[in-house]
Amino acid sequence: MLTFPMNLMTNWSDDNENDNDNDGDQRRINRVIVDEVDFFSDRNDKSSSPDDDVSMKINHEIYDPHCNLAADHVNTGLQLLISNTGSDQSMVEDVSSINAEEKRAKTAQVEQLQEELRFKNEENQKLKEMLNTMRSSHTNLQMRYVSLMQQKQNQTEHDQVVRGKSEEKGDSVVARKFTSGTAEVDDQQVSNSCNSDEKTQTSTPQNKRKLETDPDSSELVQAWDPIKRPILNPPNAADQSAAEATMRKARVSVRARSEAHMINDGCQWRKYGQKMAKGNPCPRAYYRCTMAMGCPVRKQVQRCAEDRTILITTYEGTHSHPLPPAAVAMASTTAAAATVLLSGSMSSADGVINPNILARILPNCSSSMATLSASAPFPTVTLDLTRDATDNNQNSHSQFQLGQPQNFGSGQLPQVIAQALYNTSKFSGLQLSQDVGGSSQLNHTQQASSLSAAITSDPNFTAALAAAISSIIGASPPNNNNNNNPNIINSTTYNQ
DNA sequence: CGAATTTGACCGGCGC
DNA sequence: GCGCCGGTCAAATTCG
Repeated sequence: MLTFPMNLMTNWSDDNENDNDNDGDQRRINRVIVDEVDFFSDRNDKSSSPDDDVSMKINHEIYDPHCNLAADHVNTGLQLLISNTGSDQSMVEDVSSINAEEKRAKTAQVEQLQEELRFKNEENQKLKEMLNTMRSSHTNLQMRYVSLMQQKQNQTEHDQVVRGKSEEKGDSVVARKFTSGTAEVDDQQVSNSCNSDEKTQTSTPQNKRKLETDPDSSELVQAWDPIKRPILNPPNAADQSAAEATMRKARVSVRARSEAHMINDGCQWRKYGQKMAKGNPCPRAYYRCTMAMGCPVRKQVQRCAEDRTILITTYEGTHSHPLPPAAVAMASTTAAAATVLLSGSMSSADGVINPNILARILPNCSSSMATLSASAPFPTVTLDLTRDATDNNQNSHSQFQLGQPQNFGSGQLPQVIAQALYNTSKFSGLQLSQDVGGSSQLNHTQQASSLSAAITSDPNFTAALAAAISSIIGASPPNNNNNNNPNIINSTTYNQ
């Protein structure tokens, strides 16, 4: 049966050729040839004799009207023969006009699809912008929520401590002395590591005074009031203001090797001052955010005295405006740091960081990248991205670590840092009480590698990675020792 | 020419 | 109270 249509086609083709010749005799001959085709012959011998009865019989059976398939094929062939003799030209015109119509229809369809595609692209673009805006808003709201929850908790703890203190006054002196001592240790280390920023001071009175005079602080209070005041204890407005001032003054300090005069963090900055800081031959530059009028965020940039390849960038405040995707991570960082620091510094009446804070936030951290200090003039998180990832015991502060910190390009650095803190904040706020565990070391490595690659290729991608890294931290086994793998985000316990 | 940067002056906090 | 220091302001200067 396989040869049947092929043979038919062959003959149909022959018919066409003969139609063009308009040769009736030839047609007759071809008809004979059709009749002569022996579809069941193994030889496929077209030259078989017309006198071959067996062959004719078989062909008749095939052309039997009851055999629809064969009959249809034959009829088609005949139609073609007839059409070619008569209105050939009109048929061609009809076909061409149909083709033209089809072409027009298809062209119109393509244009319509293209238009639709353009529209979808525009819509997609708008949605992207909306998403960015929403993401930024979401982050800010998240930070506020975390802050509120922690302040509420801290207030409870604070009340308990105050109640306890009123019973034993002598201990408060010891506690103050202890706090001061801790501060001196912090300051010494910070100072020795190039910076004279953090002097031995207690932050609370200064911040309170600062709040009275600092327009930025009042601005911040205004910005946060609608959410905070009604929920939190209104009678304690002074404490609330102090907390907000602390939030305003909480800082994130980043130490990183960079040849650039400033790291690119996605924001726009305007330099408003430069000073020679004591103990450092390198001047300190002061910048303020110019992305929106009245944005309270400031940053200081200074080179390390001991190693001038190290750039120290200190961020302060929370942005009061929507941020571009590239800047969201860093902005979240300062807010997160403020939240963490507020939580730590307000955890006791003396402003000592709660020893368990970072242990709770980063249960599997074990190294030396970040220093958290509430004893400085302003509570500060110092992220040191210049140390070796396996250097675990350099100081006694609470720390967490980002693997392979060295050699980040100036453009990549802030995103990495920001992401770390951003996720830290997410974890601290939203997953604080969650049990951790279940994620494998392999997943850590793979996702960290993905993070590196993505950051390297597209700084804006960090925002999208936030959730992924957050899940990494959140799912890490508590006692996972990742020190041997520099790509792993580690965490440490707090040493007092 | 407007925007950004520089730089000296000024202010407030803190220690002595 | 004085001096030191960090931080900010604002006029002068530079840059694009």
